[in-house]
Amino acid sequence: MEIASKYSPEQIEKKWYDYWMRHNFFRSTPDEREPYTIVIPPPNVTGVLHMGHMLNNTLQDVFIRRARMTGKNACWVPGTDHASIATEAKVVAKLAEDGIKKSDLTREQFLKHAWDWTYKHGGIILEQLKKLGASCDWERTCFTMDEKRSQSVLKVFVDLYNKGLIYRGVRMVNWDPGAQTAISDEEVNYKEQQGKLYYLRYQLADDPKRYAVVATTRPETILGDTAVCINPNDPKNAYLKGKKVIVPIANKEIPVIEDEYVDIEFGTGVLKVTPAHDVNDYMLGEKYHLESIDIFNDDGTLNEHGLQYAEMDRFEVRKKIEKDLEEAGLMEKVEPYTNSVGFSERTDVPIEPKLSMQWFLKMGKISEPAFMSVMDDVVKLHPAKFKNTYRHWMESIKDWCISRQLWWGHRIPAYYLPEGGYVVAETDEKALELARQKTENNNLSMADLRQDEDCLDTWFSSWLWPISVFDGINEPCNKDIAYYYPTNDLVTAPEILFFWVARMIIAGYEYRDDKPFKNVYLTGIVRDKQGRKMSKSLGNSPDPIELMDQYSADGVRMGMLLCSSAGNDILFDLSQVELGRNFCNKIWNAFRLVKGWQVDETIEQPDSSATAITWFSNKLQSALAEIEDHFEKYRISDAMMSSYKLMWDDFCSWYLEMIKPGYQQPIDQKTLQTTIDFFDRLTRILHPFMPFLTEEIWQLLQPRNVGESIMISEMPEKNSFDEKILKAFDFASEVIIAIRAQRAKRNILNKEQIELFIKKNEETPQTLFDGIVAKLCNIGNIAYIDEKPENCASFIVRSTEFFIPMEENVNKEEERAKLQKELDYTRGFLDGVLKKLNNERFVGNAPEKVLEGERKKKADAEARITVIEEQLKSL
RNA sequence: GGGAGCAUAGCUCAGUUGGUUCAGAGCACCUGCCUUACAAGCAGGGGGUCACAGGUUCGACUCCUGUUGCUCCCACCA
Repeated sequence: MEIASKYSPEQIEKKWYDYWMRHNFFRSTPDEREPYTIVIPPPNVTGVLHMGHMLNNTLQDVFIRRARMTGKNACWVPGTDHASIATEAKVVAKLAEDGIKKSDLTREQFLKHAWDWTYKHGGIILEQLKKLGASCDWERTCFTMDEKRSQSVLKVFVDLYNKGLIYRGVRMVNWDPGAQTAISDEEVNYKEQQGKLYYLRYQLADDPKRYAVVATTRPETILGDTAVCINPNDPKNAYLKGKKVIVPIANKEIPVIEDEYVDIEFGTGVLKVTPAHDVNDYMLGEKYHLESIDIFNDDGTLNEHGLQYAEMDRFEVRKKIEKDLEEAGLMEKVEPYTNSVGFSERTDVPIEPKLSMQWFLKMGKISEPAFMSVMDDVVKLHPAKFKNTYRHWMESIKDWCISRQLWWGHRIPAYYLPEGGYVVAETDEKALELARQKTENNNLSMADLRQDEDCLDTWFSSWLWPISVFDGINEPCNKDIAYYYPTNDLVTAPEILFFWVARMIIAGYEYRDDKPFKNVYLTGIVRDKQGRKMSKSLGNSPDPIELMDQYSADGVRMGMLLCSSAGNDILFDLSQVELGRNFCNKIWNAFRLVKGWQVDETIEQPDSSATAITWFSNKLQSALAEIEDHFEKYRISDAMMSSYKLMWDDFCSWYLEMIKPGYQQPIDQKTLQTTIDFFDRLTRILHPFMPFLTEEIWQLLQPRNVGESIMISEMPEKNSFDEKILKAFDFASEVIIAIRAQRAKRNILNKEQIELFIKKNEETPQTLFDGIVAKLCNIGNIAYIDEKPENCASFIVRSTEFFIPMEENVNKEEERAKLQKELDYTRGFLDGVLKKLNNERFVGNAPEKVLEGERKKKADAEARITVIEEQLKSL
């Protein structure tokens, strides 16, 4: 069989993914096995794959594939999120390109466009996940706005409303004038802005010659002022106490109030109070029963309270009003000023604090079990440091504003009655029924009811995700939810710990009386080399699809995993992905080597091969134990690294070299079969990390039946191993490395055969792996001697002397200098050890194990010194 | 302003209960090899006062305190 020397993934990846799909290997249905469940953090339905998804989904696939290979019934549920704000923003932008304004469309027309968009772009991201190798049960794909999920959302809303947990209220919300919706605090990004601080004169009502000077960054809001406020302890403004002042331009009298909230040192110590447009002012307004005057339209232009500025944009007004105030002599001064301004995460438009009627969910009581379960490790966070963050948030949890002024989403199932009041119901019919009861008017028809225009926050559907994907809200007793819930691991980014993870836990306890998952693995944020978050807008993110085309899906998976310790941000570096690709190629070539060997059934197994097999099978077991330990502790990159070293260093660099027959020589049957068996196990160990390459090799390694696959094979089981053999080999490997170094130093080519003399002493290990040393170093004869031979290159491993006879004379001066240096170092080392051992407090306090170690160090060093001294003497 | 975290080789990062599995990996670098599986490779090598200053301890990369620098979260800046 001719096998290419470079691994080419293109066809191979596609071939095996199709094969897995065709044989339904990803499918999971309840059975008698233990379930292992992951629900995908649903990506935005119209989104495209970015590096964060790559990391996240690689990890999930590693977990799910490993679970599948360890006898669990593994179920990974995929799906997408309707992402109301993000998607609506995209649709609006697309319509704008076509010259259509959202405001010219009816709700129905707009939704038609939104659905068209969703059908067209929706699910692209899921197709991209397939390229990565994601082994999701695609038959279970859900969408947060599909029928069952929508029903679940409405059902939960009605239920919470009936429990008295949902209420309507006027609140100061973050208004996004771009998207014309309220957004949550979490969706506001504060940015430093170079602005101005304006000092305005508010004349006293009873004495126009005197005035209060107010410092503000937002002069356009003066038209909404309903008071100015001073600190009662501020002597310099005491003259304002009990006075009334006149708002410039508006020419309106407002009172001077006093509150300690005002910082005496800031500006002039006089604060203008605009309850409708500032959170703190709103609180002052509540406290002193001030009127709220909202001067803005929803799009950020001024309304009729804006007087002559009505219909102008807020920022235009700021400029204009600055000029007008100056002309009127009411501007004291203007200073440059840096302050932080909130921007909408979605539209990047400065947000406007605005009073508006919103729906809220009371979070206090409902969140208690979720709080406790994380504190008590019923739900474990990995890494655990996020427990603190979680506690901090849960302790100060605020009511959740769940309404959004959008059309794309689940419409709030509240219906307003003609003569005031409203009813809440899952369907129009039920609403009408309730409305008739409430109004005692049986003639009421649907046309008389007006459904709330708002949509629910996206997270109000995704917080039900681990339940709703198994339809556990609509059918709380169905087989799937009973079997798969609670799920096992959730893999997500720490930035949505509160938006999503905390709320899922809350919903889990409220609707299943149980946690939604046992472990939460929080990945880092993928950043570029400058430490910036990778994002489309910055254009600093490589295209994952291109990356996979270039480096193979397996290579990219490896690259992501190697730098992804839990919870730490990862600085993405192409060299990691290169490493992944190189590793694929390494395995591929190891496979080529093994596959290329001819068997001769008549030859006996060489002793060196038998020894190599004994060593490697022990090494394999110790690595398996290590890998399993890493997995248990969610140290995935460590598990990856251990597997990588087992394959590359132990198997390829050591084992294969040990058993490799000479050029064009055949191999014995026994060794070949065992090697293939090792290789088989190695591919299985590596399969969760790099599914495609391992499947390809596994299939070619031995004859397989149709319908067999590595992904449904069993993970090699860990067994006990002999530590002594591994230790003995460590010594042998040191000897081999030392001989290679001698060859390199003395320019003895590898093909030139040499001899080796060993002067054993009581410190020399019993097993020396002579056959292997001879083979790997091309040694014709190994002999044990008592006397130092003439004209030899010599070296010392631990405290055993080795000699290689040389044809040319050895430079004695050089040898002496080298040995002297070695001697000095070892003596220094011994001094350090002796100091410790002569320290009574050390001997008295240190545990026996440590003492033993120190004594061993002492003995070793002494033996070594003796040997070096002897050598020096003989020179 | 409140909270959390980080600082280890040129770069990206591991380092689990304080003690030879402890100073490590990969990349980069240097030297020598196109040795018939692999140059996406092989062999060898250099490189770190573990941010700084104290303290606890027989012993500190590891624990404590402080300093400096950076990051994130929350609140918020008229």
